[in-house]
Amino acid sequence: MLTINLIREKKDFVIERLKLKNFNAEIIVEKILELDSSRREIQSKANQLESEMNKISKEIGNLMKNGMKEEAENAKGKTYSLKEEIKTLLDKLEPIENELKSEIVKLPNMPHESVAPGIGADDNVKVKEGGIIPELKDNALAHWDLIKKYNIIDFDLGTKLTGAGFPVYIGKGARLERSLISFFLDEGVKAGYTEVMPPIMVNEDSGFGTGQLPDKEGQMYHVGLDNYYLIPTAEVPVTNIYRDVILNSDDLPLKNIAYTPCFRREAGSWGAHVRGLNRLHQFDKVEIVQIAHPDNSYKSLEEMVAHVESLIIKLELPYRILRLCGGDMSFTSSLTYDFEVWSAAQKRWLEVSSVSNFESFQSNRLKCRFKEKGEKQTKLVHSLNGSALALPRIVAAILENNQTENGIRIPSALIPYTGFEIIN
RNA sequence: GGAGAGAUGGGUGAGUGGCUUAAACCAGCAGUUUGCUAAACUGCCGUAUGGGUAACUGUACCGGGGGUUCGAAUCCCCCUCUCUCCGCCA
Repeated sequence: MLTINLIREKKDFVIERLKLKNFNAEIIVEKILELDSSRREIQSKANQLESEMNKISKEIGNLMKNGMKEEAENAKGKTYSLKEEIKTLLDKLEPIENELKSEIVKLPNMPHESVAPGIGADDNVKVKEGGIIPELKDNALAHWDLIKKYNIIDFDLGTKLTGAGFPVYIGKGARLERSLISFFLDEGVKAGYTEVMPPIMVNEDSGFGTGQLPDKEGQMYHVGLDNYYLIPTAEVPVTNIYRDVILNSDDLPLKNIAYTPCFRREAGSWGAHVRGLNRLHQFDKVEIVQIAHPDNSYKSLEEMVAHVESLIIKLELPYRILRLCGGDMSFTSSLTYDFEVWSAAQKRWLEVSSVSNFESFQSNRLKCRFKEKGEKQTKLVHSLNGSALALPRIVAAILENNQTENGIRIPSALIPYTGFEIIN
């Protein structure tokens, strides 16, 4: 959510920046400014009347105390019309405030100045490419065949237990999954992140705090009886730790890492390109979150990108890093780097991480602020997050890229965790 | 799930309709004085929002939402959460 002050003070700048996201903000911005000025006008009037009302009430109290009943009754008489006027104004104010809020949340975040123009994925800027793309034999199998061959992940069994997109990991498959989670968490802790293990269901306030609610309600599983939502990413509970909080500038940046299962309904996004592990309703992910000082948030972003890159290098996967163009960026992001790994048997890049700086867009919604040492004024923090990493596509790439005649080779960094060197 | 008791600022905690501009203490910040792992004293010490270049000032907020009243932290209704006891339970 952009701040109303910014829209008020730099209207043209906001409209100009949002064009980069192919978003025409002009009409909404005009409406916001109109609502904002009538809101302020009404509030100003109402506050004046309330002030008068408070004065009279206090007088009545004093008159009653001195036994001046008649004068008190007279004063009471004056309040009735005032009260009526105040009520009329406040009744007008409420819908204006609600509409103002619902208009502001329609505006996406402004892209950072380094963001390139573009419409979609084809316009993303390749920042870096690394690793070695393996040469597989002609009879190489895709991961959905490999998991059957070695009996390590069972989709049909998951369908029996729950439904499509809820796989069951078995034997070395389960161990590989657990190993990756531990590896990612350990690496994050080494890099200075504090591990947290949050609830995987959240309430409505948290859903609103990170922007899943009210708009993306259909993307989350809802536990109706208690009105909780299964989290689509650890970003939701972890970032909401800092909802309604005022931090000290000395404490920044705060760095958290969390493993959680993630639940996504993925309504309407199924198709041939999402076979196997490419898209699931439940999957495992380790997420990193930083709460940063506005002056340093892009330093934090670079640091997070370097961290994610180091994980992929340790897993010996061929990868590329993309800086998303305006048209491919999410609604909430100011700057996003996507990480993709090469899936040799599918012969395509798979997105395994998305690292973003949201600047103050999330923190404005969350009301996460900080104070500079010795200063009274509160300012919004910058929030950032990224996957480090999402497991299913990493598993898919390891299985496909590392297949040999003797079985699937485990990257050496993982062997201390798996306890085996090959899946056969 | 049943019964009872609660929810007040960063913390402890007073406040049962107007004397509250939310006391007092602790913590924190600034200063003065003494002089040295510190104490005493004085002042400051919430958030949001409106007006104002600013100093300053209006309004709202005592778990959340409604209501009664000229006036609500205080009375009434609904909700949430916490504690105690009982029940159930990994």
